[in-house]
Amino acid sequence: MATIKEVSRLAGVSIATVSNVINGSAPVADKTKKRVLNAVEKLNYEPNAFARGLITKRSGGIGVTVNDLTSPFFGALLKGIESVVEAAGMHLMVSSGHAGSETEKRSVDFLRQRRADALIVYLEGVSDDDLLTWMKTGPPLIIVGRRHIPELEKVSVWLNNERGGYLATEHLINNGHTRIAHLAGKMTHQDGRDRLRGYRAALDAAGLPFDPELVIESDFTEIGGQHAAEQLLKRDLSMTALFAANDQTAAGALNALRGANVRVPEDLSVVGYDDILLASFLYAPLTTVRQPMLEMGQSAARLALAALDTPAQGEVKRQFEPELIQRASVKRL
Amino acid sequence: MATIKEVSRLAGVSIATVSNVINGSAPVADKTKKRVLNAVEKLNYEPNAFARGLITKRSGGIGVTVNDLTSPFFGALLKGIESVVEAAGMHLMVSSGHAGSETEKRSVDFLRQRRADALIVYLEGVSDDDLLTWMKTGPPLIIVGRRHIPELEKVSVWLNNERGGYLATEHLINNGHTRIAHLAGKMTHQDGRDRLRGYRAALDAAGLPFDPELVIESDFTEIGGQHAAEQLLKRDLSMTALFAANDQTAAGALNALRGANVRVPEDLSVVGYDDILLASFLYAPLTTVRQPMLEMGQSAARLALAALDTPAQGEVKRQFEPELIQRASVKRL
DNA sequence: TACATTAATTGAAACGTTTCAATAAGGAGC
DNA sequence: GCTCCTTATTGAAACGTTTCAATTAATGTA
Repeated sequence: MATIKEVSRLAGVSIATVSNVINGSAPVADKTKKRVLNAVEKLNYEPNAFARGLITKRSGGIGVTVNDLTSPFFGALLKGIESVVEAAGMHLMVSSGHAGSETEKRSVDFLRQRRADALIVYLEGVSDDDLLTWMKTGPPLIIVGRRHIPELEKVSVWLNNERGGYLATEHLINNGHTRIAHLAGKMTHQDGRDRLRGYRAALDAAGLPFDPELVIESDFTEIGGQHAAEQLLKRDLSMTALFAANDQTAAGALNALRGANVRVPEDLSVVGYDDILLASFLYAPLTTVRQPMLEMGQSAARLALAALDTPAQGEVKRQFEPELIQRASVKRL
Repeated sequence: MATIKEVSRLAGVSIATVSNVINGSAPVADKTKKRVLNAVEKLNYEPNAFARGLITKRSGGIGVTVNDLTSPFFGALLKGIESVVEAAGMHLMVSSGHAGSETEKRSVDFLRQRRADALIVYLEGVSDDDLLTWMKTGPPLIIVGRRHIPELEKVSVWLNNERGGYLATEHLINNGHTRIAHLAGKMTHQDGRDRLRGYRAALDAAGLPFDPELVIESDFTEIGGQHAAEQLLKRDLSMTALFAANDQTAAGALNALRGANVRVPEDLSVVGYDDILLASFLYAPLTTVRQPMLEMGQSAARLALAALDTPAQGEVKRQFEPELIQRASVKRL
């Protein structure tokens, strides 16, 4: 592969001049510029990213950690990030498949070693203190999906999950339901806790009592949702509606309900959360709460680029609001 | 951040010795080694990836292109790749969201510029000739999802899609169906063509006639599947079964069938393809053909590492076989 | 003890850029 | 034609490693 030296020789100029035309770092006379560009073209020259990075201390890579590449949730997030990162001429360095504080830490270390210019992280196990110390040294850190403490607010992108839980529950209440069950997410997850909080807030606001019997902790998976729903049915609670912490949980619940001959929405109304691709193709088409993951990813990426003084067009938002998507799984009483 | 020079000073040895203990590139006396390691620890030293790359010409990154990060299909592939790449101490450089020969080419160029040590690509628009010229210069290329010409076979990982189409159709035939429709994938996609071929082969093998009226080209999406199924129903073909080119198409078809009051599987049996996560939670739980995407990703990654002489444990397979997953969407006639 | 052999250590070059102070080339004004 | 500015160009240092030939130290043999 051609080097800058060969280009400079072919163009009959110094190395410095070639560098200047390539980076626009100093004015170069038009005809010199043209000669250089020709040489670049002819030799198919590409600057060596290593040599460049050695000086500039930039890798051109944005590091991203996600929990699970196979989930459509993270897929959309990544897609959003990737679109703006690539438009800025940079690329993604991905580290995934981690849960638990130790592996999460390792994966962040890994990305830092690899000299990612900035980090966009979705982390569940890591403490706020760890985040704060990371902030102090090393590349800029953008945190998505959580916002525990004010110090980190400027570098966080998160969804108002409490509001989402509120919206879902409120929608059921508005449709005349008063006995509303909740298949909660993992309580170790901030998301799950927030959605539960929203559920309770909506009940409160409507003057409805909170019945702990109506809430079962689940784990955000289809199987988990199925089990939880089966358990709930055994309790025989005369509920008329069900709010599931995410669509996968709802899908599992629908399965359980079908098995028990409970019709949706005739016998029981169901609301999910996430609006994953298949939500509208479930039986019944699922009323759910949409999270703008793609937009959140874009915003996170813009925040990261801004921290690098790299121009990125587009709006930057930090707090995102969920939206209720009405389909056919809720019946008016 | 500490440099190798500072470490060498603190340990009282030469730079070369520090390098040797870190890379094990030359024998170092035990007590010297210990002194160096202590210094490394104390200074929190991490070798500079740029300086290192400048010499070794290795970035430690494996480039991956995929079409769509949000699809569970690619998610599983990526996950498989990532698991073995990270175990080898390397990382992923991802470029996504591309379709069409030009953007696909750009994304490969991009990854090459970024000095990925090897490339794992899923490409649809790019010609075999382009692949061959890429093979000639630049980093090793591993191709997943296609195998058009023998020259590329050693560096390809693909699924026997014709066999998958055969399995699906054969299963329906074995259950007594003779009028079997096919919602085909995009005919511009090799996958779609192969599955159609398998469908025809199974009909042939059973001595059943091929009726072009029973085949509609669709586009692998839910909406597309819905439209296609609606169209098919209008034709009134007295079919008793339907093979969809992927699960998303099947999901859309299920929707259309429900709308038309066609019960599954009582009135019509349906088989999908992919075994995506939600397949078992559709109504009815979908009988489908599973593709071992995770394993394929792992195999592709091992192939890539092998091309770099990096030891990677685990089996390497190039051709993968699909597997029929029976659920509840097929009825025996 | 002297010498040969092996093991450990090191100095310096090389990798391909960017950067910046220094030099050279053009123009303007007199 | 000379001086002074401004604009272009360039030489050389620096970035932090790895590598390899050369040197030094340690060990074994006669």
